[in-house]
Amino acid sequence: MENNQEIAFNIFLNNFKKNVSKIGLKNSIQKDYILKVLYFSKEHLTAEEISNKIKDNYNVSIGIATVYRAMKFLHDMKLVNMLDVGASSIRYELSLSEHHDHMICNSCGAIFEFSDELIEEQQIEVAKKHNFVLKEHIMTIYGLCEKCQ
Amino acid sequence: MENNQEIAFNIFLNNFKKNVSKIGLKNSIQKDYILKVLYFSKEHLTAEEISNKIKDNYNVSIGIATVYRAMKFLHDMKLVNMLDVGASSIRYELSLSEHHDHMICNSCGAIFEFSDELIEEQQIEVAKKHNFVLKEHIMTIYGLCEKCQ
DNA sequence: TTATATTATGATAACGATTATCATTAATAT
DNA sequence: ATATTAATGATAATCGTTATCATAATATAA
Repeated sequence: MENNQEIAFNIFLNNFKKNVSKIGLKNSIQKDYILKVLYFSKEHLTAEEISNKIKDNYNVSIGIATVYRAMKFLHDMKLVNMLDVGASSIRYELSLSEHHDHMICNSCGAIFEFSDELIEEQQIEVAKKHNFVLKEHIMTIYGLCEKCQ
Repeated sequence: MENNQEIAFNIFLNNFKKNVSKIGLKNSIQKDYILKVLYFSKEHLTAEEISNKIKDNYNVSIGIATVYRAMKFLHDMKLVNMLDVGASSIRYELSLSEHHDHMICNSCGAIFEFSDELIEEQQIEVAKKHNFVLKEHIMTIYGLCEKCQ
């Protein structure tokens, strides 16, 4: 009894595995679980949180080193964004949706996503003006969210 | 035989020391050297680099913990910006000038500053739209500088 | 100036996130 | 099935940063 999200995930996962094979690497159930947790999580997770969620939800233990390795691999494949939230550890998110930036609440740590066309365009202008070849950018707004004000 | 920059620095330093006293804390020659190095450096320095520069330029040894403590203190006083350049360690800069953002070259690591009125304004709009009280923001563009293309 | 109180410093241990190592296991190709 | 090679897991190592604590320096009051 699969719902739409699960069907969509399976298509995504199969496609990913095909790509892994295509470049001559091996698939693993560990990466499957990691992707599954990332796919169905609305939050931005740390490596530790990913590992814990897999344990809690599927009762499968995955070494923390494997999580870090997978995240690096997925980042290289442009499938995850690494988000430095200023706190100690880095948070990861699947980058399936189009580019967006973040607002982080200094009080409760909540992370909000936004995207603004004007800012995107203006960044391209700035890079152009300085003869800089733009690869990517990070824009993070810090402040107080509605609840914490 | 002081030049203009040195005079300006001394005014700045005296003002800083007055403020330190005003809040009931004690000044130290260590902080003086740290501010001096930051003031006269055009680059964004790591804690280690600050310590090394003080040793090289003034033949004074300052414990690395003292540098970290001073940087935290100066950051709290809004006198330095902490710049996370994605590499291992954090870089610091005096925030005497008005706000600016950064472009970092993925190849040589060079850091360029820019400021763009439109982006600044648009950020305020974004925060407003999401009922977010804006405290500060970080915007970093990654790519290739002119030399490295 | 001297004594007193309190903060700042320096050496170094501790910490925490991440990475490296390496023996073992699992996945693919033949 | 077997051989080959990559992936995993346990854990040691790394590295930037912070905590600890005894000592030194600074500010204050007598």
